[in-house]
Amino acid sequence: MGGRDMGHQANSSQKRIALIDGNNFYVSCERVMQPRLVGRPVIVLSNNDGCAISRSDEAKAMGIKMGAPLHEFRSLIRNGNLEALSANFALYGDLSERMMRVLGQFSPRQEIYSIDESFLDLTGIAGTGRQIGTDIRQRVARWTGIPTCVGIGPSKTLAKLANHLAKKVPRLQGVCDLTGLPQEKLLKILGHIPVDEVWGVGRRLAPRLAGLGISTAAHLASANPGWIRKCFSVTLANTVRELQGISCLDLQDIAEPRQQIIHSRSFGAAVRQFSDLAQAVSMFACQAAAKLRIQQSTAAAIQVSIFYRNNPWSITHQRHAILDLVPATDSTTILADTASKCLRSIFEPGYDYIKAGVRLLDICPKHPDCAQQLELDFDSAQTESAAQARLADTALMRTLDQINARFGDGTLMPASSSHRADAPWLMRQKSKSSNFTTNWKELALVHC
DNA sequence: TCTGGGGTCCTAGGACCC
DNA sequence: TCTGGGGTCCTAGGACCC
Repeated sequence: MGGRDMGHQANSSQKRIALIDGNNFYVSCERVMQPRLVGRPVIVLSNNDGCAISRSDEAKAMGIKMGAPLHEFRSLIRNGNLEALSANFALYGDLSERMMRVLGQFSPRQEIYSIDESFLDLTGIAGTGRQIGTDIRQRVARWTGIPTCVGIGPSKTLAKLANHLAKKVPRLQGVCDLTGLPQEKLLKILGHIPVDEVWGVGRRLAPRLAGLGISTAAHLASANPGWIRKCFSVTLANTVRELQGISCLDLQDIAEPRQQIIHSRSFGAAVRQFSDLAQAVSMFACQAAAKLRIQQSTAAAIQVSIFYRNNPWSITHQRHAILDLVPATDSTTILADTASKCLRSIFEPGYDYIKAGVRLLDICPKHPDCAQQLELDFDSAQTESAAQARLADTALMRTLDQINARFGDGTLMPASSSHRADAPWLMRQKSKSSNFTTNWKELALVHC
């Protein structure tokens, strides 16, 4: 009986969760630094300038779809009717951090969900949802220049839906609060939302649900969670409860370290030479290692994948290899070396390689007392020198990270990943904006 | 011709154990 | 020839998210 708990929840002990996200986030970041883009149709392209991954409202109005490939709108760009920018993730990451810091001022409990989204627990915080939401939007806009929408609900899933409405319904002025509504009123609102707009219902589930007569968020909210559990999964059963106002998904306000770290890229052009592939893989290993050190972890295994085609028209195939790292490590040099060993074991000449990736696995925190597997080694002198080598390596990596943080990624790297500026595997980025906020050389100058 | 990259969680099935 | 039941761990694959 889905309705059993619903009346019970609709009281003042209800949670109040907000979801705030940046509107067209990447485009908005570009506009903060380049005001001439405001009011114009603008898109931001994926790596390699492949397809659209962020669109301004004006670009959406022109019918440009999310993920649409560049060649579909080349002529629009040529004629000056559309501005297309290469992705500048250093800029987006930096503006994201600023936005998240501002949001954190509104609640002691914050979950940073993605680069442009944050949940806040507003339970027990003074003010109506509308008042707080309006304050949030104004402060973020004033302090970072990023436009946002705010959705509020008794569960994360309803906060997500509220955020969706805040964007879609102009009358709401960017803030939608679904807490404290009578059941009939809430169901009436959910009745206008297609089921695939619900968080957790994707392309595959939506048609299956529709086949069972569940085509709106209201239908799903009225379903029996036990039955959904049987026919689908616990995840979707939780979604049903969340839609009923029963909070099942906790706010994860303490960031868990990543369980795996991936760095992979499609190449700007196909490569055939082992040396090119080796440079790319070494470089990707360095970048993955840097991410690993940021979260102060070590990896106990590394996987290298390479993607190739038999001929330009064939489908993509892949090969991969995994090697264990004993002891677990966060060292760029060891990770890059091991990645090269993986690559050597799977490389075969004669193919067009179009992409490669490095994945760090079996990640655990880098504590001196962390139960890491040590090498079996009965020669204590050797063990000691290995320990000293590790200490020296840690110091070296700290220096490397500091230099790269100050002078830009890639300033310092192992010789194995050094390459020419026109290496074929480097990604294509024809129209990237400057690193206005993260590189001294490209700092934005504001004329007052 | 041209279509990204980086994550998480769940489930089913096989290996293995007692 | 007979041939249980229950548990854990691991992995691959599916589905979802931004």
